[in-house]
Formats: sequence, structure tokens, C-alpha cells
Amino acid sequence: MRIVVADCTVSYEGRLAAHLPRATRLLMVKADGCVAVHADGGAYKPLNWMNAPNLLTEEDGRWVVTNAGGERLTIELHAVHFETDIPLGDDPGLQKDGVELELQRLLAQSPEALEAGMTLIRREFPTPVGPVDLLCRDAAGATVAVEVKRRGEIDGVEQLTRYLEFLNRDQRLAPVRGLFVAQEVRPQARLLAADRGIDWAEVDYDALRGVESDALRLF
Amino acid sequence: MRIVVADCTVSYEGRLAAHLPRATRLLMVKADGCVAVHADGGAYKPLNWMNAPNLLTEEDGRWVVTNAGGERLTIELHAVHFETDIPLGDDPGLQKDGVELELQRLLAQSPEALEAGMTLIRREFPTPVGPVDLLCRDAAGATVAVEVKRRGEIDGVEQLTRYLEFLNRDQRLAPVRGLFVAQEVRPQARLLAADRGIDWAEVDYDALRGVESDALRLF
DNA sequence: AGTTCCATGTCGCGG
DNA sequence: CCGCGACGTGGAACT
Repeated sequence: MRIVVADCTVSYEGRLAAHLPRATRLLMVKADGCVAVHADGGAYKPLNWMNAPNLLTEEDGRWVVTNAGGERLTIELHAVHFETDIPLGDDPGLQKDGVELELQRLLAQSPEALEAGMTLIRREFPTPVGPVDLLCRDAAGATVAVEVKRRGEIDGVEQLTRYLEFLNRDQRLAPVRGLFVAQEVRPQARLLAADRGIDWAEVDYDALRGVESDALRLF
Repeated sequence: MRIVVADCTVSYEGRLAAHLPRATRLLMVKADGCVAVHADGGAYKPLNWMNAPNLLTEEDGRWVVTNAGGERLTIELHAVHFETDIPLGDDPGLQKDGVELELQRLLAQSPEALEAGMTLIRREFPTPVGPVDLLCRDAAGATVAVEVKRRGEIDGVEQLTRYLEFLNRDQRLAPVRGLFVAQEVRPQARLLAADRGIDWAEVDYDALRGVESDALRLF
């Protein structure tokens, strides 16, 4: 990775036109060729950038980066304060635990966190319009289709509605209740759920993790 | 801006949990306190980060960055290959041109660029489902709802459809035509628009700017 | 503070 | 390659 700190003016023309007046900035050129121009603030997003694959030409203190899409980033270097080039080598990559999946996993382990007496029938229960996140049975013995989201919005309620429509055609399951679960259920989603006769619940991720570790401690 | 190149392992816990095995990476700490961990590839987005405002504590080669939301980024430094700290000063900021708002502004000034005889009634005309970008009157005296996008895709047509549904309930406005405008209208969006009886048009940003500067020159 | 919508969104998956 | 959806979306504008 090449790192340069320099007084520069920058212009970008492509999907839009943008211009940066002269100032001191950090220029970062990664091994894959992508270029980023950073100021000393403003979160992690650079002021300007050009992703790989691209072509960087360098001449008389002027960098010109172009790509196949006809975009062009021009960096005029007026004074270089610092420069280095260090190879970092390949990165083993990021391990992520997606929140929705993680929530689903935690709720599958602790369905009683949703309602007292709730038990799991199956995770990812298949329907013709896609798998239901969790199919459960409630304390009264009724089937419950649970849709899990990190943020509960209208489209999630729509999704659950479609599942319920199909599940309720199955005589062995019907009647099936709907339960919409998220860390946060948005007002419009609550409204729509109520209108469709679907229950909703907010769950606390950390509390669930606590429940899980408590459960683990028991065994 | 502080720049460190080091062998490190990184973990993040907050909105999700993520872990980075040991490797050589660039650590960037900006003047506003935000921290980013970069690999030597993969566009401008860091592998992990923590935006300002946050609290960075440093001790025995371990950085811990926490914020008010309870998120935590932990960086274990095993070997530091390089380190520097350079003040960059304030940045005058980015000038942008050619985004949706700019297009909307230009079209509001020159609605005849859309159709001969078109005049503007109002920009950001309110409806219960959000504001219509431009409400116009065409040469025949009919009301026209105009949705402006930089790139015209299906969701833009859906948006305009919702507006039209509401506008056409207003007896003072109905019947209202729809006009979907973008620098580029994608094939599927054209198809859907045609299916809904919505007209579409592509506009040239540079030409519009020309129209504007011509208009300015007249006065 | 809460909400909505734009973005040079980026990124990853499936057709 | 294109379309679709999620994102630790981030960011700005407006209520």
C-alpha cells in the first residue's frame, strides 16, 4: 500500500462532477490499484476515490486515474509532505455474524423468549413463496409463523403475510398465527401488522445472548 | 491524522460481531477520532471501523474503541511496522454537481426541456406518500407529475405510480399524467412505465446546463 | 430527536 | 452481466 500526504487539488468526472480545492490530504493507493483521497475527518468514507480496476498514470506531479466506465479522477500534487510504500500482503478476510441470521439462531434456541410456552417446530420451514424463518407452536397448541428481521419494516410484514396465506391452506397446520419479530419494529410496520392481524414483538439482542449463555451454563 | 501499519487482530462487537485474524493492515485515526482498519485491497471501505464520536483507549499494544451506542472495536497490535502522525488541517470540502437535486433544479428552471409548452406548477409538490419532484402543466393544459432520477430504475417508476394514485384522487388536479425522467432510463423501467401508461424521457445533464447558461445570458 | 430519502452508495447472491 | 436486496449502510434535509 502506497501512502502519500500532500497538498493537492482533486477533480472527479464520471457519474457526477466533483472538485476539491487545494488542501493537505492523505492519498491511499492499495495493491489492487484503487485510489482514495482522505481528509482528516468525516468518517471512513474518502472525499474522492476510484475503485479497481483502473489505470493510474503519473506525470509531473499529476495523477490521472481512469476506468473502463469513462470515469476520471485527477489529482494535482502541489507539495508532497510525506510518502511511503509498504506491502501488506493478502488479508485473510472478515468473519461476520449477520444479525438477522444470528437473531434467528438465538430465537430458535430460545423460542420461549418470544412467548411463554412457545416451542420450535422447524427453522427455515419451506413454503412455495420461500422459507419461513421459524415455525413454532404456542402454549395453546396453535401454529405460529415467525418472521425475523433486524429492523422491522413494512416489506417484512408483507413477506410474512405471503407465508401465512400459503401456510393456512395446509389443513395440518391451519390456523397459523403470524408473529413479526425484530430488534426494532417501525411504526408503519406495527400499523400494517395490526391491520393484518399479525402480532409483533421487539427482542433485545444482548438479552437473548444472555439467555443463551445462561442456558449454556445450565449444561 | 495518525497512520499505523501493523500486524494486528481485530474484533468488532455491536450491530454485529466480526473478527479479523492476524495480518498486516493499515490503521487510520483521523483528527475527529474515527478509526479505520484497511487491508491492501477491496475498494475504499475499511475492513472494520468506528466512526466519531468515540473513545479510544490505548494500552500495552491494545486499542479499544467504544462509543455511546455500546459498540466496541478492539485492535490487538502484535508488531508495528510503521507509524506517523501528520496534521492535515481542515478541508474546504467537496463541491458536487450532477446529482438528482441538481437535475431537479435545472428541470424546474427549464421545464420546456421536457416537452414543448411545459410549465412548472411547483417543485416538491406534497402528497400523502411524499413529495412529487415536479408538478407541471403541459401544452394541452393537463397536469403532469414528474419524477426525476439520476438513473431511472424500476423503484422510481413505483414511486411515481404511488404519487399518481393520490394525485388523481384530487378533483382539482385529475387527470394527472406521469413523466419519468432520468439521465438514463433502464430497459425494465421503460417497460414498467409503458405498462403503467407513464411516459419517460432521458435528459442530458450537460445540455441542460447549457440551456441554463443560455437563459442566464439572455438577462 | 425522529423520519425520510439520496448515494460516484458498496457488497454479495442468484439467474 | 444484470437485477435484487441487505448494509455496522452513511449522510443530508426536513419536521
